[in-house]
Formats: sequence, C-alpha cells, structure tokens
Amino acid sequence: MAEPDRVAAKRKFLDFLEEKNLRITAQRRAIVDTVFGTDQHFTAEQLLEWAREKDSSVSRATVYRTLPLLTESGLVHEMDFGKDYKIYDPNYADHPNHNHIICDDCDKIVEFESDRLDQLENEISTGLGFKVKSQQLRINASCEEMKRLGECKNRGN
Amino acid sequence: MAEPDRVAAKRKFLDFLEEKNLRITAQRRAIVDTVFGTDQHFTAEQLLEWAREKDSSVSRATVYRTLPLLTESGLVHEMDFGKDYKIYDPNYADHPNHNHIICDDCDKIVEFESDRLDQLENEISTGLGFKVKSQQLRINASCEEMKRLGECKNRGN
DNA sequence: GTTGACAATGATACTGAGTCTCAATATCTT
DNA sequence: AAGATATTGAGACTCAGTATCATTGTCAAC
Repeated sequence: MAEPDRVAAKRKFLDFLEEKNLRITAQRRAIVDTVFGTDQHFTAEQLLEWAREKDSSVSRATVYRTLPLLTESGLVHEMDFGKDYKIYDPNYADHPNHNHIICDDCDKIVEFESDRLDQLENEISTGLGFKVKSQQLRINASCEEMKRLGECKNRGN
Repeated sequence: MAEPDRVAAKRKFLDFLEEKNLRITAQRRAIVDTVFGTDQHFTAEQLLEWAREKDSSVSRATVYRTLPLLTESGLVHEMDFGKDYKIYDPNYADHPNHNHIICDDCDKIVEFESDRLDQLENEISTGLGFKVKSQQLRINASCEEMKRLGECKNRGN
C-alpha cells in the first residue's frame, strides 16, 4: 500500500500547483519527491537536508516557501508540540484525521485514530458556532511509562 | 468568586516555592501578583511589561525563569497555538480541564469545557499505555464565522 | 543581629527557527 | 524564440527564548 499512495500524493500536489498557476521547478520536484518518498515525520531543517541530497541547489528559503503549499494542499499536516520547531507529517493523504501522542523525553511520536473523538470534536466546535479550520489533539506523555512498556518504537518520529 | 481564588492561587504558589526550597524574592512577588491579579491570558513579554509596573527591577530573564515554576505548580497553563510565542493561562486553578478555540485571524481565544471530551481523551491515552503529562485540544477556527456570529468577545485574549 | 552559603538576579551576548529582500534565473505561454 | 513574471539562492534580519557570569539578596545557623 505504500508506493501507489505516495505516487498518488505526489501527483495530487503537482496538480494542486497547476491549479494555482504555480510553476513546477526542479527545486519543488526535489522537495516533493523527498516529502512523499518517506512516511516519516520531519522538520523543516530535515527536509532541507534530505532534499539537498536529491538537488543540492535547494535552499532553505525554498523549503520554507514550499511547506505552506504542502499544508495548504491538505497532503501534509503541520504539527506543533511546544518544541521550538514544527513537525510535518506526510501521511495525511491516507489518514486525514489521525492524532498524536508525543513522548516529551525521547520525542518519539505515536499516531492513533478515533472516530468517536473526531465526532465529538466536530460536535463541540459547530455547537459553539465556529467554522473550524483545523483541530489538533496534542498529548504530551511521560517517557518513563513508554520505556517500561516498550512502546517507543511504534512509528517513526 | 474572583478575589478569593486569586489569593488562594498566590498562596499556593508561595507554598510551592517553599516546598522546593526556593526563595521568595521581590521580583517573584511582583510576577506572582501580576499573574494572579488578572484572569486574562498573557504572553511572556506582556507579563514582563505588567510586572515591571509593580517592580521596575524585574528582568526578562527572571520572567522566563519564573514561568516554568508557575506551570510546574499546575496553577498556570502553557499553551501553544502555532504562533511564534506561547500563551499562558492563569485560570487553571479554578478550571483545570478547559480547552480553547483560537481565532486564527483576530487571535481571540474562547474557552470551553467538556466532560465527555476529557473522559474520552483519558480513555484513549490510558488504552495506549501512556502516562499522560498534559493534553491540549487546539482548535484553529476562522474569524469570518466568528465575526458573523459576534462571538469574538466571549473571554479576553 | 551577623555571618555566610548559595539561590537569584540583571545585563547582555547568544541561539536558532523562520522571514524578508532583491538581483539573478527559470518556467511556461504565445 | 521572446517576454511576462513566478521562482530562486544568498544572506541579512527578526524575535522568542536561553545561557553566562559577576553581583546581589535571602534565609538558616549561630
């Protein structure tokens, strides 16, 4: 299931660029190939490093300019766990509503889905009369427990 | 209901300092008086400004050193809405489990409580075997809708 | 009350993620 | 091929937050 979805996500993003009359450049190709060539979470700096392996001309500015396009397209999700950097998740094309638990100590992230949670969140938001743009349940957990239970390796960071 | 709780929160924090063998200084007094003298959310820079009105010797460093103590004591809650600064909420002594909707455009924040949500969050977390340290449901909403409904003034930012 | 160990302080240098600027370059339409 | 203009890289910049360190303040022991 990995490959076809990756390819589809890349295709969708290129279409997204075209619809917005944005150009498909070598640098954007390198960035997109990188993003949808992994299912790992990543930071902006990691993306820069990885993309440069494909095209050394990719600059920090271009990475930071492309990230908002990726999130706007709905194919990548931006997350903020209170660290001083943001974390990006390229798995949103396949699992659009998953949530995350971050281990405060080892920074590992575990994903989970809950239909009941999504439903309740929507209920509350619309009940308060809000036009919701995004919602994120952030759970900061203790690594002591994680280590004890050996849960730290569920899904990559 | 405002005053007694404020005083109690201040008392609790001074006790917290004592228990940790930390000293009660003039600067910490000014900061604590400021924090528990409002029920508004604030940033670190706002706290610095306000505390300096009570004691002009309060420095930025001391504010940033005191904030972790306030959150550690459980009397103040640190929130991150993806902006480049953190927001602090001094109302956690009274309402320990409330959540927030932030208006992306005007930065106003509306608080709400939901027992069902708290219960579900706890259910999921413990089900995954986590020792939860904190959890925060962050909802980013569109101000278009807020303006239309005149909901912007519910509770101060 | 003095003393003294050391916690706490302010000033300021620093860090690091992210933004902005602008001249040069690449894309894509015609 | 040409031209309008979107995009780029380099590097200066911003700004919240952190670290350093000599000086000052607190408080417990006497």
